Amino acid sequence: MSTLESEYRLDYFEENDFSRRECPSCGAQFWTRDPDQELCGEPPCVDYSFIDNPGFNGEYTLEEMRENFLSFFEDQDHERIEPYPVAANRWRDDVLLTQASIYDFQPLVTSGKTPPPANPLTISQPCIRMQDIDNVGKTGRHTMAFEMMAHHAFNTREDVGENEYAYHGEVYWKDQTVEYCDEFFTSMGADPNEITYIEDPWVGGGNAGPAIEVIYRGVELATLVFMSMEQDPEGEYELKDGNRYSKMDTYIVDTGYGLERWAWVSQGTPTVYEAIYPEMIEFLTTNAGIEHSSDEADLLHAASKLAGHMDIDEAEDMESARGEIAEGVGVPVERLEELMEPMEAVYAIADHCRTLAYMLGDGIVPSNVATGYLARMVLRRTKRLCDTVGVDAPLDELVDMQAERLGYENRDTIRDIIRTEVEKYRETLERGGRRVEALAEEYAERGEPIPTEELIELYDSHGIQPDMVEEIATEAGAVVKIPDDFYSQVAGRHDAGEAMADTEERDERVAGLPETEKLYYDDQNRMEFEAVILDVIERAEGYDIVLDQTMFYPEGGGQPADHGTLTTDDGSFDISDVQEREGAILHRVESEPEKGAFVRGRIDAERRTRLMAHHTATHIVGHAARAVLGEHIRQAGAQKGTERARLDVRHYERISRKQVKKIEQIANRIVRDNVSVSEEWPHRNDAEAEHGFGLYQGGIPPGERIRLIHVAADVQACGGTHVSRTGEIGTIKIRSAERIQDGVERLTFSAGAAAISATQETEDALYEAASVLDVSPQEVPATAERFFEEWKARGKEIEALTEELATLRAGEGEEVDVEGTTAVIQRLDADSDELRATANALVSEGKVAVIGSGASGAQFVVAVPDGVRINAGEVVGTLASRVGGGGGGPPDFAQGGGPDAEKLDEALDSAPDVLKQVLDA
RNA sequence: GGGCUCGUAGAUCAGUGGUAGAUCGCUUCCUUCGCAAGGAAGAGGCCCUGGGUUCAAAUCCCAGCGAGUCCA
Repeated sequence: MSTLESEYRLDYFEENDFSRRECPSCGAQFWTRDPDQELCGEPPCVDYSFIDNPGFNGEYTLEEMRENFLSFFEDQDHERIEPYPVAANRWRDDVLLTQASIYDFQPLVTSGKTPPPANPLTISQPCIRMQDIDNVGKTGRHTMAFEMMAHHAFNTREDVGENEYAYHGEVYWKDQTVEYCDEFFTSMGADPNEITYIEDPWVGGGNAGPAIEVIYRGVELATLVFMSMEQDPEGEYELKDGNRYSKMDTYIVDTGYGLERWAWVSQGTPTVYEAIYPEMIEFLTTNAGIEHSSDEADLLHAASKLAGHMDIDEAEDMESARGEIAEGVGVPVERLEELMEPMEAVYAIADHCRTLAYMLGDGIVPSNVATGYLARMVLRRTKRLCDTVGVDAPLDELVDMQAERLGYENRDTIRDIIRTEVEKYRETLERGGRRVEALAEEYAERGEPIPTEELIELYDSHGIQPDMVEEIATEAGAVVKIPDDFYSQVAGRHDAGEAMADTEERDERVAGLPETEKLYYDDQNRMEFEAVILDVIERAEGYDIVLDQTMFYPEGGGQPADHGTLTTDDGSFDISDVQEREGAILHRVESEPEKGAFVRGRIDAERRTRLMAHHTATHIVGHAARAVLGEHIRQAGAQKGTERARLDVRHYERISRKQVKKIEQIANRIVRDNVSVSEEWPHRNDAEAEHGFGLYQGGIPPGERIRLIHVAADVQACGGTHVSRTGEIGTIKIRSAERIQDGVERLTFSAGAAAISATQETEDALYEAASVLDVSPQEVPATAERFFEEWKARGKEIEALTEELATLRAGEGEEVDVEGTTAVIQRLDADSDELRATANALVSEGKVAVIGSGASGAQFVVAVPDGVRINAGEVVGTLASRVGGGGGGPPDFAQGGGPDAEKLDEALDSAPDVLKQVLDA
């Protein structure tokens, strides 16, 4: 029994003749108007009853249903909010993708730190749930991409102070929420008697609250969550996750109406896919050449309907249910599978294309990290599905169909990204295919199965699915056995990621201090100020000074701390570092100043000016990169310095030299235009509404008002210090573009004086090269190439001459007879190539060669013609040991040497004896 | 962010410390009316870069650069 039982005793239920029941089948508590209803109304207790029996007053497409919902709530005084990106990591760092409308308002709005964009509000939020990926297409109702229609209201308890949170008072709560739900159903022509409200407490992410599932004709069409509790070991409520919770000061109406399901119920089609993407499914089936006779179509329809009736929650359940379904429609299970599998693939392709359109449309760039990786996975899966089922339309076209429907403006970029990715995938498959073929042949020859270790290596390091290995290997006649726990074995290869140690140390001393007043925003060009020392904190190395106000900029947003001095009557203190802790700004010095003293601060102006120039330049370069590479360009990290700055951006291919130049030109045009750099502190909701989430290139600042920096057409939320006009930057020089990760390019550049030194450094290198070659700088490339070619040609000539010389020299050595074979013992101070050549020349004359060189240390080469029973390796070993080294090699050709060159002649003198010994052995 | 794999001829790849290879492609010649093909000969390599270990490094170790891939 729910410990929240009293929470569900709503006046609204009371006044409208609802009664509370317990489902005899599953035990759920629910509310209904229907006096005869016994079961909870949800599968598995009850079947779907809307298939072939639409549940509303008409059929609705996605667009119509969305508009219907939003305008209904607008009529109920809700403000309509534009959807947020599906890449939730653009405003929060705890999740990658938006999985529900409430994600839009976490954590800043739900915690009360920031006001909601409107209150109450209504929204239809695109969402992506990757965890459903295996179910898509198979269960008939799972989609990876969906829209969650919702209305939200943000409340605070009346007894908390008016200014404690960013919103205050109650907008509405449970009764009103349920009433809205009832009314919306009624407005759609639903019979209120058929609606069931099931009690289902919600717990997640440290929050909890009562919640209600709304069931209609067997399907859950909405969830009404009343978020009102937070995890608290002392809390009075113990919930289903076993933790204790207590009431929060804020309480939030969080509803979710599945757009796709509403459209589905309005149409009564056997699967949700047919209701939401009819044109795309039509296109895909035609393109793949899937045709059904009317009998087959009826069969599929009946099977889908049957599957819908069954409680199929996971794709695995589908596998096991298939036999039952086949029996139900009266065909063998193989026949059913043959008919259903292509359709399942078509459904999944349609859904995946929509997912990709959402992802790429929001500027996600495929890569091997974070959301980029997810996008790549979806794309490759989609491509595989297309290949399997025989869809030959290019993937970029398919995704574009969805992107067009969604009204995206960056469709060309999306197509470009997809083409690039598909090509990359094709190359991976080709590479992998060759690899597998080679491996398969090897094992087929040995008659062994391909070991699991190889399969894991192929997947983990080369991205080849084990079933693909099986397919190729079988063709080559090799056996492959894929273990059931394959993927967990792969996981086993990866060490459990170490949890990042929470380095945010609480500083008790700082906690009691007032926030330092930040003067550096007042006038970014002032470098002197006066202040009072509030506190001095002793550290392991030096002291931290806390002032009442400061002009020193603390390290943050990729901008390093200011340096400078603080002067008191007692003396001067050099500031080597500045950090912000909980609003207090700490100035690091070496010796201890007096607390309470009056100080004059002076900032190292040269350093600060350079940092400001680089910071503003970073905004400009980012803006220029966006202009050249596309709107998807987003900052993945940045670091400013006095000599150079770097900006990491997400992009799907290498930035070419041509593009770098273009970016540089545009950036310097902005500098030359000498436009003013302005700041403003708007309300964050207004800023987001006007500029979108592109504002948050460098992270998401908290608070109601945020600081925006405008540079030409570029706007970013930024806490750094900037020059006041772009002309102050002087010039921007891009020094390099490197790929630091797949999908992330790093642009390193210098601004102002540093740009000049950077250019000079490059020029120095060129001039030096020119001077070495004794040509003008312009001639360096051609000359370098000519020299390189000549150098190679000379190498070949030397090689040929060495051969020739070796043949000539071959007769110069001392000849000794070793049991009928002539051995030549010769000292020849040359490099090992020459020794080898000479030895080879002697061997071709049928002679044993023992050549020694004192050119660099002592070196030997011993070569023996075929048929002579002398082991060259042993000879070299013995000789080399006499010069303090070692050696070896095959019996007919060995090399060796040692450091003691002065013992070389001695060793060579002993060579005849060594040869005889070796022969005797 | 972490793990793993790979950088050798124009392309694809062998090469477990001891004389740099194969296949395709390329050039020339032969055969042919011509093409495909076949036969013969040949050209084409800073073995990614830099350090280290060693008598000796394409090979082992470290760093860098470049590429691929899996996971969070």
